[in-house]
Amino acid sequence: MHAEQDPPIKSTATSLDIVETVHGLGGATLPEVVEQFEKPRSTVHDHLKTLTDTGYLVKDGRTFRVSVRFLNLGGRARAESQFFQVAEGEIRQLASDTGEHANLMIEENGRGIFLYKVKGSRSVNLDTYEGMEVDLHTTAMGKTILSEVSERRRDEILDEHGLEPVTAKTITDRDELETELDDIRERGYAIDNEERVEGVRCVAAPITTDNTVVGAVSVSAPKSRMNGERFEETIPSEVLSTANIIEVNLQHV
Amino acid sequence: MHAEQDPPIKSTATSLDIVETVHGLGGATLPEVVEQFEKPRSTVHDHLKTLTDTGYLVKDGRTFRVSVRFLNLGGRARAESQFFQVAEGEIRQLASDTGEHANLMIEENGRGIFLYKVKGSRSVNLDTYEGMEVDLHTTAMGKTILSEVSERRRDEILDEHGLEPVTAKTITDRDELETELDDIRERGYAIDNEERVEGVRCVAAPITTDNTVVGAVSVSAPKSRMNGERFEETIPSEVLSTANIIEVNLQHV
DNA sequence: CCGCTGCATCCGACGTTGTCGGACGATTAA
DNA sequence: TTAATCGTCCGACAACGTCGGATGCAGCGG
Repeated sequence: MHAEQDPPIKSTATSLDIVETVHGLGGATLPEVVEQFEKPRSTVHDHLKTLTDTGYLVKDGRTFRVSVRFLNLGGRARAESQFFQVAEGEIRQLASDTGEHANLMIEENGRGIFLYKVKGSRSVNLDTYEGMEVDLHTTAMGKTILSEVSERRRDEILDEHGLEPVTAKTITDRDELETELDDIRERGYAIDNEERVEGVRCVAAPITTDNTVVGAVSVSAPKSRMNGERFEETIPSEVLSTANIIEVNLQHV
Repeated sequence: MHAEQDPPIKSTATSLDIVETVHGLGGATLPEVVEQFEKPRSTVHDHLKTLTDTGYLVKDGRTFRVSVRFLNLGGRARAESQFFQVAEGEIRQLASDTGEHANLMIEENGRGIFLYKVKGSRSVNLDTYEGMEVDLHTTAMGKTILSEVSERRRDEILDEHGLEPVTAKTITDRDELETELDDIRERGYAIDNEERVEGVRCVAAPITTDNTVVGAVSVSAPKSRMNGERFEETIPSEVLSTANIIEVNLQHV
């Protein structure tokens, strides 16, 4: 089964691991990184020095931080993706029409990536940032993606990543998720009722071409503004409309 | 002089070099990468395989591309930077007020990084992307940064990166640049008259705290909309106002 | 003022592992 | 089909990443 042979160049892999560790800790000192690794100080030190020498980490006093240098790589990767180019304007329009956060997600390696996020005029600060990765079952966008992939693929993803809760309302039961996904397929859109962040609700719709899901759109807002008809009618129809426009535009690329 | 000792872990450095090569070529096949390196196929292959195994490159048929995975690292680095947090809203406001592209730049290692870019309602597509690096002398924002750093630092930067032209109007003469910088200091803002992209003009202002420049703001637009009073009065005053607001907000962090 | 502690950096020896030429199979083009 | 190009794998050698320990530095408490 799981071949899982490690990559040919291990030092590169550990360097990248260290970057992710620093990233995960939101900045870390050498001993803090050492603690997460089973490697000796001197080894970790060599990696950190290499990464700062090459400009991918920056040393802020005693703590290392991930450099915005990575934004150059990731930003261009995004800018070159046709999906982003097509969707960008529509997401901005959606944010402008609703006055709330509008988001774009893609799936990669079984997890969701916030590819684009636009704040609306009334929107509050959320903890999301462009490039952020989340488990698919924790967001409305992720659930629409799960609802559109094959059962086989869905099992793969759920087996690998599980159903870790992030709030009290996160779906953690597989059967419950399946009925939820049935509902989503029927309705055509998904909702997230404080399943990832307390007090925040989302409405999301999948974006598909040739019966394959390529991403999802959503609107996020504090639940005080996401209720009643707006939550059940207005926002869903705007989200669905945006998803549909993007789908149509994707045909003509 | 230039100690220039290479980083302790060379394989990591070459892996990152390969990522940048793929990035620079906007996607490349194995032989294309080999051509840029003096390393044998098999070595490059090992690096590419490691990078795809770890998910930082994606293989699209035969060509390797930089993964949006990097956006996760760079996006969070940006999101955590106080400068970005303070400036973000103001840049968006500036784009909304002018209807044109509004940009935010910081300097790192002597080059300019587009930290944030917001399209305005009327704005055209530009070749810039968030995270993009440019030589400082090629942009209005970069010139304001050059105008605010010490002469010593300016010499360092210019010695290292030179004055490479990117359009016919790029400033390539050091004396000419110095007089331009004098003008900028006097006026308080800089203009870019098709010095980086044909047909595009920019107006930029520096952002300083404690007499140290920390970045710059600008508005970019096609020259057909950037002329007369708008180019000489309206836009500059809006850009200066935005820079000033950001400066004030930076005091209270 | 002086030892003490924790840290970053450096060093040198060992042995892992990255390197590289070459070979094999797959793929493409003619 | 042939020929050329490409992707992948393999194995031997030597380079270099690893790791324990030593050095030097900064901050703290006695």
